[in-house]
Amino acid sequence: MTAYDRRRRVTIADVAGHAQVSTTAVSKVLRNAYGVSPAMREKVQAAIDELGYRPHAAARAMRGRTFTVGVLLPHIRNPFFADVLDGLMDQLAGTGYQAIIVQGGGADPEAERRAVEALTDRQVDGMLMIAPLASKADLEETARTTALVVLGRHDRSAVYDSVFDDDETGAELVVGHLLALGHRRIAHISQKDGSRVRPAELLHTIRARTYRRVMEEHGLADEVAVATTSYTEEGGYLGARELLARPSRPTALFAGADLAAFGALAAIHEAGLAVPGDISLAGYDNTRTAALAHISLTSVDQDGATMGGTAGRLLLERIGGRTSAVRFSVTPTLVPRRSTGPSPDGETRGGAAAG
Amino acid sequence: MTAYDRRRRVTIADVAGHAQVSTTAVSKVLRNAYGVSPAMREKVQAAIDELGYRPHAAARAMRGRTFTVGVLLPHIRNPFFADVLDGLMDQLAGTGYQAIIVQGGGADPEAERRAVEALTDRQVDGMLMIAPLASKADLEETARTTALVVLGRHDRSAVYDSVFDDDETGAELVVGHLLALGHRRIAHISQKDGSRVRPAELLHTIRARTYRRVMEEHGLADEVAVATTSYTEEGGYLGARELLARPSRPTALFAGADLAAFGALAAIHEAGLAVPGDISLAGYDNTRTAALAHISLTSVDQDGATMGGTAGRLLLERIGGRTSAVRFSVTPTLVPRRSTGPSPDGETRGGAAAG
DNA sequence: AAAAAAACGGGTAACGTTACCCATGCGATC
DNA sequence: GATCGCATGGGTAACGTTACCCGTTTTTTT
Repeated sequence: MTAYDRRRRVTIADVAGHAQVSTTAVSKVLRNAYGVSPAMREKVQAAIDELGYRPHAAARAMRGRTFTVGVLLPHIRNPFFADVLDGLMDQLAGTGYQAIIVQGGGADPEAERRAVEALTDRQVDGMLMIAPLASKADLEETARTTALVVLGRHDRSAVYDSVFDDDETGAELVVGHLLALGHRRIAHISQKDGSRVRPAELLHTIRARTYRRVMEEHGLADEVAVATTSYTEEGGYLGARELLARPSRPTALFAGADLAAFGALAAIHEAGLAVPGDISLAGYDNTRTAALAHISLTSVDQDGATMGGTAGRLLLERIGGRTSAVRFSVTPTLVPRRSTGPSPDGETRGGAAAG
Repeated sequence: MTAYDRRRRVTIADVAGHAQVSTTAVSKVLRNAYGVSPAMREKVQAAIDELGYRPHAAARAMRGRTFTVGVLLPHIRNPFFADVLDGLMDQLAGTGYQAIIVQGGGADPEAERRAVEALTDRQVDGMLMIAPLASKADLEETARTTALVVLGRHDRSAVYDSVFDDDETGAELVVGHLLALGHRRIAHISQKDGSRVRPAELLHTIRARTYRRVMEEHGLADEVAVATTSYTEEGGYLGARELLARPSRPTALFAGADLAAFGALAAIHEAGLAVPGDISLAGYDNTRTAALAHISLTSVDQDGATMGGTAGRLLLERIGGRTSAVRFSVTPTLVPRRSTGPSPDGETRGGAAAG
């Protein structure tokens, strides 16, 4: 059917023929297996180099290892994931493992399931799932057949590792910062996920829950306002529009992710409001864009590179045979910038603002 | 060695047993092959559903198709690639093809080669390579064994398809816009790639070459100033620092990519200069960040989603058997925003500015 | 009514690799 | 000097799927 020439590939048999040895011997050399003399190793290696042989990953998958780790990403647009991936790649460099990435379709659990299946079907040796929406039971099912590390969830599982930042602390830092600036009407932009099961370990759930708790602890239960859209630019834009249209307009917005904060920025600007004069804005992830002087967005840093690197290390350990479960948590820090400032309400409590 | 249970997988033989037919029959149903009755199809499909069978991609790879397309991305950080990928995913949805992404290590051709090999080793049915650095000969070698579409290069090859925007027009639009605003000392930030061969079809080469040409056409050969760093935030920052430090400071900066423009923005701010008062800044790609009110970066839109979608369509066609080569080009448009304004030099020609 | 053609179902040999075995030869041990 | 053990190399059966056959039945054509 295809016009492509798949036969040209050099196989282990070609190498064996060229080196005048058995295919078994070549396989042993490739795997550093026991029972090959230095002379044999050298001879085979020479043939491999000469013929430019590369192992056929699919054929390997039929028997043993693929030397591949799969990464599930909700969407590549979020730059925080780029930090994570940088950390992972660094960790994988020189190990012989290759990372392949699949995109899980944002907030759609069905698309995510398909993406995970694709990874399973390709027999990856291990998986790193970033902020997955699947239920814990689903994850454990996956972990039964594949080494699994989950990043961005606080799960406590016996069969897979978790890497996350302390989202509770992160959210406390933001809300506390805004409260200290005199804000009372603080609103939050969160993410809606299509999962029917709503795992309390999802990071956006924790950020929203913590926001609510801190507000209540400060007697501001009545001021709680959450727009549940998504951690994207569009989501932030829509969420901010919704919140700004409220009769009692918030003086501060805590977006659960920088990306959403950027969208909110557009909505705020469109409404003719000034940041932080009329409204303070804070995000989460401390992306590079947040650091730009013209944006100068207050955010929470969670060191994605370290998280990604750790996840990679844990994954390799797990592929190597570790069966005990590890939970690794990083403590986030607040990075205050110019997008947050004193509340325009000053000490004045309550009072409805313009619509 | 591994503690993971790979045997649990449902195979075609299980389905055949359950449906009381041969494995051949099941395979035929799966492939929609000729010679299966409606009754047979129904019976087999029922068994497939009941057992939750999924084809084993690696086993398929040994014989025929993997229903996988590989995407080579220089780096996932660049949001323009997210647009491209969105277009590709839309095109692939419902076709049964899965996209797997590998990251090619930015400007390092060696890392890129490894990433492409990883895709080849995994027997993808087709590849989309985004802005690859490899030589045309290398690409054609790859195209010999795999359906190939290259995005972001102007290559004229007989064995693979090219999708690109007219970078010459794009660069002309930017430089023309800046010239019309009275700028004379216009500098450019380009990308250095590690390739020894320097294919004239690389997009950053074209943008830089066109910048130079237009400058010369306007008698500004002496004002040509190019910093060759990279299309990243760091690259833009370093490039802008270098250019701003010149004895005759430019009044306008044309960054070859938005990402680099953001870095340049930081450098400009650090130097205590105002945009566009002291210096105008333009990018390329029209990313969402560029559209943010606080950034408002003049840029060039090249509709990444359309490019990605087209690339996907061409790839599917090619996998389907097309052997003729297609070149698809989109015409970019200028999106003027507030980051560009009249030259502070006014009509005054020449004259060195402060250091 | 006979012959030809089409439709349908199944057997089987690959695809490239690895893991388990076994065979050989050699030095060390008693 | 016979036996043992170990180092070394190779034979071979999978792994799950598909493509090429071939045999049988059913339909169409003459």
